[in-house]
Amino acid sequence: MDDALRAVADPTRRAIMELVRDGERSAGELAGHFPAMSRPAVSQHLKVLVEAGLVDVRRDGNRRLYALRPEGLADAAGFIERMWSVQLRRLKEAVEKE
Amino acid sequence: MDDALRAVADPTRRAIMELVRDGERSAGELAGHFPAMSRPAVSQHLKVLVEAGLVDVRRDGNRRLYALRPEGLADAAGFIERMWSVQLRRLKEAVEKE
DNA sequence: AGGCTATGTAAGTAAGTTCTTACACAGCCT
DNA sequence: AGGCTGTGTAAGAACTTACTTACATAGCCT
Repeated sequence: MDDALRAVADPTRRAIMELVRDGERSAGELAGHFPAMSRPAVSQHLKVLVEAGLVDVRRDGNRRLYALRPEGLADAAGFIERMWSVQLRRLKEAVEKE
Repeated sequence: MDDALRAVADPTRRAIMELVRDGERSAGELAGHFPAMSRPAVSQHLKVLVEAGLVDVRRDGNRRLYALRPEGLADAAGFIERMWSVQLRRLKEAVEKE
């Protein structure tokens, strides 16, 4: 989970995830969405995402296609849910107090 | 959201959140849970958490009491949910294909 | 084969993070 | 007032991150 949460902390990587969310995208296609950044920079972000288990890669001839791998967020989701549950508990207590 | 996700990327800060999740804890009490780390280090983490909107502080005489503020995770939860929804969509498509 | 396209990797740099120790300050108690 | 307790802040060191440019490699096409 550590890796996933660290990976997701970067806004560029989150943007990449939003892009591959809707289907496979090639590395170049993704880099094209970040004109302010060099192509290798995007490539490095992709590496981080793959190693964190948040995206899958597959080779297609010349290119590499990246796709979202949502299971990678399972532990992160668990943490957030665990924190979030406090909301529900507090709400419940407030209701019972009435 | 940026701040919250960045804050949550650190394992010490997540541990602090788990601790304050069950109710208010004083700074010193929290620091006591991290014998490997200096007290100021914990204090600095608390500052980050407060600024990210993930915990609340309140003064109680000498001490400062910290408590979880789960609303701070709202945007982060939204992001994860948005990614997670891909799972459901894929599952649905798989079922329909049968 | 030779060249073009798509993409990753290496090396180096600038900036950011996370600690540490030393210090400052507020509140309590006698 | 003066000292103790609890806690934040300052300054700096060590490490990590997110880039950049230059280079390497693999597949496609003629």
